[in-house]
Amino acid sequence: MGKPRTSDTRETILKFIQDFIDERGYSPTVRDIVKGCGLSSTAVVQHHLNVLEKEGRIHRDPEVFRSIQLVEKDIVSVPLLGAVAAGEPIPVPDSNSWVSTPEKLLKLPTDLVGKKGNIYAVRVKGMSMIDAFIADGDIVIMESTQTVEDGEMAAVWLKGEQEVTLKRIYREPSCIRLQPANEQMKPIYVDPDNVEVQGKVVAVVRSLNR
Amino acid sequence: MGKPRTSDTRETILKFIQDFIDERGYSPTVRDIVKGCGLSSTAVVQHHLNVLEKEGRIHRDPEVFRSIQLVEKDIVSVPLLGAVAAGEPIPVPDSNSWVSTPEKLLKLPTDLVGKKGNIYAVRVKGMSMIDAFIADGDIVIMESTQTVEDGEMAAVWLKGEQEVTLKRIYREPSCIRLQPANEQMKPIYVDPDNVEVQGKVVAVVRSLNR
DNA sequence: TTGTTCTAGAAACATTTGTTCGCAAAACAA
DNA sequence: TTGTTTTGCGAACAAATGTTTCTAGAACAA
Repeated sequence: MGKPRTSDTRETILKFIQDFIDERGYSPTVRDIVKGCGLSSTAVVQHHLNVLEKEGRIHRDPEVFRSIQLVEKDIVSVPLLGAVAAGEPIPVPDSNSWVSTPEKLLKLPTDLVGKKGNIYAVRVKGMSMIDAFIADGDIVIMESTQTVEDGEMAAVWLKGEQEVTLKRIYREPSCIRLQPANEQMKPIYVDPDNVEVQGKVVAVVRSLNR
Repeated sequence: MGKPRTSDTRETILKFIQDFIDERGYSPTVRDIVKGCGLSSTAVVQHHLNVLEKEGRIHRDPEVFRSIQLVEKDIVSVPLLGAVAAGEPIPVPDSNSWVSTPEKLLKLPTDLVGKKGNIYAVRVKGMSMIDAFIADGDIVIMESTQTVEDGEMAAVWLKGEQEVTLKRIYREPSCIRLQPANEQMKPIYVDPDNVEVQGKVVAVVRSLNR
């Protein structure tokens, strides 16, 4: 017996688990996997599950039936840290000036906010972000980072003006160009020393429910 | 033995199930519930689970361990039906002119889109919705309905102009007032016969990821 | 070649867990 | 009161299921 090393039974198993959970809402048993993947021994599945767990791709509670959990979840909990008005600096999660207890946890799909860890959300107060199509009450999902690539939408703190705006960032030879999301508005050119990136805008969410 | 009828063990059980799933990611067993709710017989839990299922508050697969599912989920799958350009009529799910196969299923929290069933999403193409703070590429979540209350944001089809806009609707004595989301813009007054409500805007989502 | 590692199968074992049955106490309706 | 319904306990059964052990073929490196 024994099958060639090149068989990717392990990937098949992982895929089966994903589909099973997606369809039935709970995890498969070892024997479900045996059947579903055309295998004939629970020990094989047991082995692959151990490897998958060691690789950090699934999680199981020992001796608990149907306890397989996918580590790569498609839903992420994002802490809503509060509201920001006008041009206030947008809070950063580990900033000492900020209360670390989230107002609420938003559950958002990863295809919307990505799979990064340092994600948080703030509610925008006022109309200061109009030129980025962000209205009063909108929720902005941010990724806390200082490194932003050209063209990405970022929250930048303008030291001179003492305020924050959301703009697309482009590095020019001698200065930084801040491009409003509304293309009909003209870009702003600022000195690199005058800007401080507070984070990257990952998504914007607006709920019309009351 | 026997406990008073006024005891709300059933609610306690349901709450325990919710918390258990929230914490561990999979459902409790009957005996988990026995311990967690301070009971001493599995038959009691069995009975309450049967009632809860009959009431449509949970779902179980018979003889499957840990298969309890909450019917009131906090995540809803919303079909993304496609893109709408400029002033095109926004598609309605059961419209025969529309392909019923969703481009994708968006999983969104109920606190964002509500718990209604007739919810769908469209991707906005172009800048025709600028005055509602909706940019190119944004996803608009709609509730299919013809009845809109005053002040709600709706997608209205203007027969005369042959186009769709998103506006807040107010019924005036002799006409309908369409108020742009951007308060700096003036309202439009139209004849009631000229408008056809296509749906209600429930939420707007913008992802900056590529 | 030889030894190691990975993969796979078969069987057996010990728990976990859904289900059921009988009995009892409390609440409720008539 | 009397009868019915709801709630609860205890025990026992049968099935589902995680775990372990032994065996063995195939790939790979030395």
